[in-house]
Amino acid sequence: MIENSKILLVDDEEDILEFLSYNLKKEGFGIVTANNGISALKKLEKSKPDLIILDVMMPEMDGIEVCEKIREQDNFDDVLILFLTARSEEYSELAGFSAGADDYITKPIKPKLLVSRVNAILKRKRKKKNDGPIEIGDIHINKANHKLLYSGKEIYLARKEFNLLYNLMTVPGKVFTREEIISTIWKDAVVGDRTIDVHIRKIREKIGSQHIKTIKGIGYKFDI
Amino acid sequence: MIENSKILLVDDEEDILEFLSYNLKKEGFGIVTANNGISALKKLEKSKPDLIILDVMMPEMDGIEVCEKIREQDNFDDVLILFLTARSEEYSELAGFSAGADDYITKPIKPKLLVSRVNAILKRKRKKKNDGPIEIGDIHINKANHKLLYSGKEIYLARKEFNLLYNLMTVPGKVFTREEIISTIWKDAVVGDRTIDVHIRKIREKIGSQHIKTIKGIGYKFDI
DNA sequence: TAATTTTTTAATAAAATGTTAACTAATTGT
DNA sequence: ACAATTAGTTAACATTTTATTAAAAAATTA
Repeated sequence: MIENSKILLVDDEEDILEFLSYNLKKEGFGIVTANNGISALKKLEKSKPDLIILDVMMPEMDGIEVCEKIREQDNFDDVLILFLTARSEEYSELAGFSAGADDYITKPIKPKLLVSRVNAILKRKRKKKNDGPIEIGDIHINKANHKLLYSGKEIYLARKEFNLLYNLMTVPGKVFTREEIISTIWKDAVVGDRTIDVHIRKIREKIGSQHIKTIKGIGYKFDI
Repeated sequence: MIENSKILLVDDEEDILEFLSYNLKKEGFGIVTANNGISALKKLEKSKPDLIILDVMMPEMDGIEVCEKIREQDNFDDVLILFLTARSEEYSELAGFSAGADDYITKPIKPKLLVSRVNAILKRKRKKKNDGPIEIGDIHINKANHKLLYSGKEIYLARKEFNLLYNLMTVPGKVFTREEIISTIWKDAVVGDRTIDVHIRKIREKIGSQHIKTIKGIGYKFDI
């Protein structure tokens, strides 16, 4: 999944483009390159990258400007942007973030760091999709920092329990089939049906059973 | 951390208020709204926002005027102010900054850009504040002079230990994921997961383990 | 450069979480 | 009411994640 991500590299120095290209291709990313801002903006449409790695220092149009131009477009306001900056250019961190960057790496670039950063940022994006805090009645759940408040009191849920409850709470009242639950919580594992029951039981143990209703033969739902 | 920030939205158009509200709430911000300058100034006291998003064009009292009025007050001279301006009103950038604005966004507003701008501006503020000493219970930590007092006694922490503890203490109660920790403490190196554990252990060795809690599968937090 | 300190890693132990199996209870259809 | 199906419970077991060491590597200091 991460392997299939497409990355657009933008730098005026051919050496750096090659260096980045080499290291990221090795990891299985699809790579498109551009050696200036104009060209990058043009290639954006066709290549539809998941992530753009932008050198801040470029002649004519610098990275910040390119970034702003990208963010102005409707269809690319959620593409990830990662800046390359020289270590000295402290300012570019701030300027970059306010232009809408998601992260940055300082030169000289270490291959290992580059790859781990790219993986992290792509993973973060994938995860962020459904991360907003949810408030229902006396239950507040916040996935971003793994916190559950039950009538004001913080309650600890283990990871699977937390994910399961969060999942149910994303659409209160909706009945989630066991299949649905398994496919979202156990992405790539096979578990028996009793496993869900046990987790449900543990959640009920902690927040009571008035909210989580069993729909026999179908699944479970979270009710207000 | 950013999640807990409170934002006051001021615009005369209900649609825009709702649009902003929706997009920022989704990110976890606390939202208060006002549909004119007078009302905004009134709500200021009670809501104590971290950031005010002000439409420049409003009947009766325009954004610039509201901004000036806010800056005149002693207790709100450090609240952040972000202007919304129509793309054409170039002038407002200048007028706005001279009235004491911190940033501005042009309409039409792109949700992603809005959010990243808001995050950037809040992060900047936090950074400014960031070097201030933090006192939590019997622990005083001061980044400026790299000093830690634990119930009055000075304790020495090595740099990584210090940064890690300081980082956790910036937002007590927030769970920092291992990823977050790595990306803030190890900006330019790749380290294994056990490394964090070892540093945590050393910190606990020095200040006890009552404050630093493990959230298994997620990360660590500093609790009072 | 040597000595010292800090940081990281690797190996292993410990703890917490997750899963299963066996059994019981509840519900549904006939 | 009775069999059949589905869910709930419990405790044992497996797996995953973190804690703890000690020692190697890197950085800092003398």
